[in-house]
Amino acid sequence: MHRPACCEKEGQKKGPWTAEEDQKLVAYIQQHGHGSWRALPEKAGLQRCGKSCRLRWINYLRPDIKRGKFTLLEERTIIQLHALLGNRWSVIATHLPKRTDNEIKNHWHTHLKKRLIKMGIDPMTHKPKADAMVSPAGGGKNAANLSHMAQWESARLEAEARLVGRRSKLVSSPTQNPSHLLTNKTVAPRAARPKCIDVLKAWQCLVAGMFSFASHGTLESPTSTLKFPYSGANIQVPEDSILSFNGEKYLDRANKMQEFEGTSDPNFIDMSAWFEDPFRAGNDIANIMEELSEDIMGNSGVMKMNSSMMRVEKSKNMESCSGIITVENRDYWNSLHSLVSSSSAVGSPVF
DNA sequence: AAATAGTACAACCGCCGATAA
DNA sequence: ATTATCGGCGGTTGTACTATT
Repeated sequence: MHRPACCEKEGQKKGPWTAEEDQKLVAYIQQHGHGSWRALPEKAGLQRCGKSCRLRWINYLRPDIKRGKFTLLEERTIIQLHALLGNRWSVIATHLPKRTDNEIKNHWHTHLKKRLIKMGIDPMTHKPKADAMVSPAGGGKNAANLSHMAQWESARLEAEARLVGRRSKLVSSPTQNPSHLLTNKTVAPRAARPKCIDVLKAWQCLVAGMFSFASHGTLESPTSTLKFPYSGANIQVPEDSILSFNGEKYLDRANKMQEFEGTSDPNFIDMSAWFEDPFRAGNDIANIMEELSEDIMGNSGVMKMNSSMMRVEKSKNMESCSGIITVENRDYWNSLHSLVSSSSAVGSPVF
């Protein structure tokens, strides 16, 4: 069905915004919140469509926007996230505070993409151009592991972004709190921390931890322990390890499960039933992560990891789930990092 | 100094998913 | 269950600005 564009109405202005229009828009939102974007232009006395107003506010007028040059760290983050998420700019933006998706997208197209191309890296696959021609089978196990990790991390980031979005929706309703967007001094009432953010933080922490083990080369000790920042639970991380996620597609679970089938430890329960639940069968990884996180952290579960897999210890009141996540020997971030470092060492100083 | 090419980024457009009617 | 509407997203364009020839 054809729906006319919202700006097709007669008399509506297009093109660059004037200072006067900006002022009208800001003044209106400061006083009333944006409410319905569709209805805003008329109420605010603007000859613009709602969509245009929204865009102007989101990408330019909002007070909590950082403008100006991207830092080295921001650029690296964008490249890394793009490698995992592709052109999901809004998801990427949730990991770069105060930057808009539009700004990130523009920066990618005008700077970062070109730099990667100069470095001989395919900006879409994030692989060296020569390698990009090789099939995954030809790339061997490392490529497969890399892909596992990318999917895992991508799912995690997506789940986290979803939560951030959900949380901001809760607090951004103009009827509830119209002023939250307007000044950094006015702080919106803090929404209750979603449980699964905790476990996602933990994962983030875990990945970061592995990254630092590798870069410091301190691999002598068989395990290292990372603290969960909020729950107080510990994760034991085996040396030179990396996570990949559960599910037939991502690991050979059948084999791994045998290692535990012999144990009669009542503190651990088999995860397979959890995943085989038909309700979850059609879920993507991000959804499963969210659910799993809720279940685990909601019950103060403790995660433990041995050399090949991670288990979620059943706590007193935890009835329905535990976790099982395999560990592989490749770090996606490291690969990406060394990829970028090595090519910048050979070529022109890119970063 | 003028013309041209390249860059930066604001803004628009069309599509899609969620949701209300 | 269907349709209409809205908000949000990603792709793309238009234009102002800057560098180069």
